[in-house]
Amino acid sequence: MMTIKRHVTRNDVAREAGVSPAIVSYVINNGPRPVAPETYKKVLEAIERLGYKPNAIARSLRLQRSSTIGLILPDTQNPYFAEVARGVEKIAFQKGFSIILCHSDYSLEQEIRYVNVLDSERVAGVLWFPATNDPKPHQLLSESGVPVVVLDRIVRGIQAHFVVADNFRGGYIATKHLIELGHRSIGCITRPMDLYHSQERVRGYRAAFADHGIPEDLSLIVKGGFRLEDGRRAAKQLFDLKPAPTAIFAYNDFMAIGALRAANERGLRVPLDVSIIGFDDIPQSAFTVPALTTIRQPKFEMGCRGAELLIDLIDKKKHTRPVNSPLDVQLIVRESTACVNSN
Amino acid sequence: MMTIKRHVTRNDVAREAGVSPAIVSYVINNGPRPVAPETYKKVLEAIERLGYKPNAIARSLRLQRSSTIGLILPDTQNPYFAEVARGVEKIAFQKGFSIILCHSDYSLEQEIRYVNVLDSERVAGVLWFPATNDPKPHQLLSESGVPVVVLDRIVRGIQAHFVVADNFRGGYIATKHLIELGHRSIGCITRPMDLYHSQERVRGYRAAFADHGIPEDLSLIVKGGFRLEDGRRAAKQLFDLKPAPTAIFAYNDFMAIGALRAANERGLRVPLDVSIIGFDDIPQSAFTVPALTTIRQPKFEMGCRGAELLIDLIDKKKHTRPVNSPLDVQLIVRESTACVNSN
DNA sequence: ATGAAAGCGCTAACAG
DNA sequence: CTGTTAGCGCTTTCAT
Repeated sequence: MMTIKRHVTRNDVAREAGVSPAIVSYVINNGPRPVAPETYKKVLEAIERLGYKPNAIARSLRLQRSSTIGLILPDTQNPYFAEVARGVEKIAFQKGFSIILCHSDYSLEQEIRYVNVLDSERVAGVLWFPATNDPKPHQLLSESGVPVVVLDRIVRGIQAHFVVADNFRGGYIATKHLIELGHRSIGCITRPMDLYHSQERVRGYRAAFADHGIPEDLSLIVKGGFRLEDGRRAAKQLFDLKPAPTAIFAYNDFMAIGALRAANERGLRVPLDVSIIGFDDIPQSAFTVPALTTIRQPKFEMGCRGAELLIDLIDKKKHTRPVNSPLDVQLIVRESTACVNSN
Repeated sequence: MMTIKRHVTRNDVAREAGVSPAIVSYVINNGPRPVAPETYKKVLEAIERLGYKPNAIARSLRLQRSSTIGLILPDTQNPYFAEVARGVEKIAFQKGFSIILCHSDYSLEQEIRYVNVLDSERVAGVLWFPATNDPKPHQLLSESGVPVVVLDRIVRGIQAHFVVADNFRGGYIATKHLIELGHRSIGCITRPMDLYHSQERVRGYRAAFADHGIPEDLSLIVKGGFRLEDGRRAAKQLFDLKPAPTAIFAYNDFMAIGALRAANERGLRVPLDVSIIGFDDIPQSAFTVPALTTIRQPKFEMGCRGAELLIDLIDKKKHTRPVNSPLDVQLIVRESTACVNSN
């Protein structure tokens, strides 16, 4: 038989230490007023003795602001998002914030439901990995005065803080790598060009040719989807060309694996007859598919940078009067640490 | 220039609707006291008009209990944990709970740090995926009266609620599958036997032989680590036997991939010369490594069951007086939906 | 069926 | 340097 203890409160500590409750707060928060060293010690001892843990909920209510950050993403099971989440959590923990995990499941409706939950929970801020191109979730949060940072996607039509990888640089590095291997005819398998990421990666691909003084052949750029099968189909199409390219730069590793299969079906050896390179959406791809070379995307770093930026915004908000503040617009594109990661 | 609105409060709604604040609560919570239909309608309209969202923090403070659940796991980047997390989040959202994501990073110290955070946040309960065999995190939470459900691991020396997959059944199914393919000599690559999971899987392996009237050969059981290299080494050892086994049951797919490499190095074709099967720790393994057959582990389902159980405990606690309650001990081992998942 | 009011644990302004 | 106290927004008991 054990009695479940009531939580120890600040008043308990004050009584135990023989001081007023306010002093206990000053000790815990290291301010805003000074405390005599002796008193300080007494309080610390009382806290220790009673095992006091400040009630974060009461604190949040009083401060009108919790120390919790919402993280909305389509699906943690996708290793891509998982890696971003890891970076977010790391920084958040360091700075004393907790993460509320919200799966939008690639659905705008679910995003909106979670936005309402987060609003009710009075989160200090939100990191948003958009599931669609609809800016609604951002609007709703902004209207409630919740700072938002958008991760890895450019949603058009809103003024917001974005943290995205340097896709241009990635495409450039990939192509440069292939050129330096001696390739001159390099196919490019991309997504539909309406996406910001596609545009940037292809722009990098083309810039590499320009910088190396190699003439471009636009027929080598094939627009596909984004799944393995799409890559396979696109690669087949490239291998049908005469002469066929000796290297392929694919939008991501799913399509790169598809291209690899297409190459195998032709009896081509990778990377002896043809070199294939793609961006890593699956971190393990380079590991389980040895013939593949990948461009590492700075997912973890993006998560970190996003969290840092968001916490900056939160702190800034704390110190400014929350009136008549125009939307603080800023487009942040961080340098990608993209690098060739071959094994 | 837009003015950031103060959050609408219950009192605002009461004033707008011309009723007392209590009524607003009764409407929101559907109780505990009845409200006249007319009044009810007036309140709903006022809520709608003002866009009122109840403040979950104030609610939590008053109720001495938040609607938040802590999820402690080693690392979301591991697809195994990610899938469990997905199940947890699904159920939690359904039942109106938010998830606070805590990475222990395989470290007891970090687990304990997060336990303290969760305790401060006055979470309603915790789902714990232990990083080590140390029961300390569970003890700390129990002492604070926080319900805990332990996921996928049996931590010895504590009375707790466990939700684990049916590893015995998985080992049995895997071996039965190989036997039914015509194999009689089946190697078993396992982890050190101190782990509950290893023991159970090997027990299933042996039971399959017994049930099919096939004599066992204990020299076919090789204890290894759990990484790819360990599997490769163990498989080499098995292939050195005369006669060598024609099939291998590996503890997980990392080791199965290792075994596959060892087979390739011997010039054996998989699955023509030798069949290899393992538990899926990486969901994509069967996808990226076509020759592999895997046993699907019910990770998602475990997450769901764990969350359901935890929420039951939370509800039960709510309705009982929190005094003199002995630890409510229960060992729950759910049937695995393990099934052969070959492609 | 409704209103009034206490109080959850904390921060910080006010008063010594 | 320290004590006292007013709320933060809500639930619920006590009145009516």
